[in-house]
Amino acid sequence: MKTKYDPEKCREMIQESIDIDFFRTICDPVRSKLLIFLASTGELSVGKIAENFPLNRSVISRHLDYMNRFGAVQRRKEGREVYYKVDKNCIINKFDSASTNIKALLNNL
Amino acid sequence: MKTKYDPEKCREMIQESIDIDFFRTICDPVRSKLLIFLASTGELSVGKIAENFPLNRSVISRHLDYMNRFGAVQRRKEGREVYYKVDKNCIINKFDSASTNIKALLNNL
DNA sequence: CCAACGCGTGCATTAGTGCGCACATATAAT
DNA sequence: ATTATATGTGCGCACTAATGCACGCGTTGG
Repeated sequence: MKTKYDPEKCREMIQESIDIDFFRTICDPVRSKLLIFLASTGELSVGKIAENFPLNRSVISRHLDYMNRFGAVQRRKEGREVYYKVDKNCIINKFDSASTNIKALLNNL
Repeated sequence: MKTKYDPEKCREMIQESIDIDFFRTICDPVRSKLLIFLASTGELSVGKIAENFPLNRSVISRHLDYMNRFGAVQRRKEGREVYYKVDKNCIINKFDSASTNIKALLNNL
């Protein structure tokens, strides 16, 4: 069947449909829990968040920074504390657009 | 803020909302390309699929098996060959339900 | 001005994952 | 029956990612 296949082209097609980096971030076991927790508590400082997880504070800090880079949470610095909160709209939008785009992609091939 | 936090409860809440294992499977760089490729070609044998990727056939076989376990592709054995095809409905449904569930989850906390 | 606190980062260790090779199994062809 | 083809699997290697500790930086409080 000698298909002309271009790996890069496929990669682009996917990237246009779904934000893979975002979903990879969200679907991590620790980060997903972190996200649900934060969503239920509202804005909270790094230290307070870390108190609720059996992980070193630095690890939590890294995960939060990671999620912030991909838009899942928002960061706000106040004095010597750093507050994070879930960006609900961002998350909902990512899922929404991914859902519609993947549908279009799969049906137009 | 002494939040009563149960990691297991969070995990359940997420699992009910989105099929994390499915999304983790899909969002892998190789597997996502594999998926788009398969979607564009239609049903194909493992060997034919592997011809189009710069990876060992056994690696492709593993990725396909992995995606099959989580419902992204369907497997059909015919003689000594094994054919795979994308399960479009499954994928679309996963994204759809994830989208609606995450919306409900984030707004009801 | 100095001590205490909150946070992020470099570093080493550990755990997890992807990869290819070699081999095993199953089916087909001769 | 023997050989060839198609696929799956065990295993070791390499690479990536996660984790915790120690430390540095900035801010607050005394």
